[in-house]
Amino acid sequence: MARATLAADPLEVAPFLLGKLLVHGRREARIVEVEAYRGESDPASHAYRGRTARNATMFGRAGLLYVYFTYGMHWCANVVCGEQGAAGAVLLRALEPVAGLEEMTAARAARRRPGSALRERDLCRGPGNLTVALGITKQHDGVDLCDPASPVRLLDDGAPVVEAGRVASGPRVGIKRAIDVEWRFWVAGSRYVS
DNA sequence: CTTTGGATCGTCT
DNA sequence: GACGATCCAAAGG
Repeated sequence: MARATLAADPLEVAPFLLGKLLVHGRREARIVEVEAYRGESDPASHAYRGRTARNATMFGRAGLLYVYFTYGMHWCANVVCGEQGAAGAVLLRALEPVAGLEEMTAARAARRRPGSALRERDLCRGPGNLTVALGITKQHDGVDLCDPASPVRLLDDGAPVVEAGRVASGPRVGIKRAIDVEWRFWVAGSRYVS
């Protein structure tokens, strides 16, 4: 995907990312839910108090993958956006599985109680779940999603979402600061949103 | 369907 | 030393 389209305000990039494809090997999934984090001007952002070892990738160029660890057991994936040094990012919250469903199911099942039911709609539902399904971990922090040689990539197959008027929005979840703004975006009507 | 408690550890105060 | 950009399963309605 073109890097130039990501070098903008996270509030613009977030809805634009809906419908795009995240690819890792044979595993492919379509983005259906995201949240915008505006960096140093956003009290809920990891970058609000400036640059640290953990959030360093957020300060890099647009198109990088920012992966962080939280709650002692979950990895979350973000698309870095904005101008160089702006520390904007878009958190991926839910994806619609497209290809490699067997690999995704195996990866998810390995972390669950044996025999518990796992439906297709839940494979990539939730920020901590989609990274497991796609096999994204700390080692992918800083990977360039726009580089054809990268293991993890962002592709645009032209599926219309914004163009079709299918964008819904609401407050971000799981945060305690800046809960008044509606910076969470999802594909209206999609059963894969969280 | 909703609510609730437990798991688990890197990061920053 | 406290707290997360969370998830799961069990229990109750």
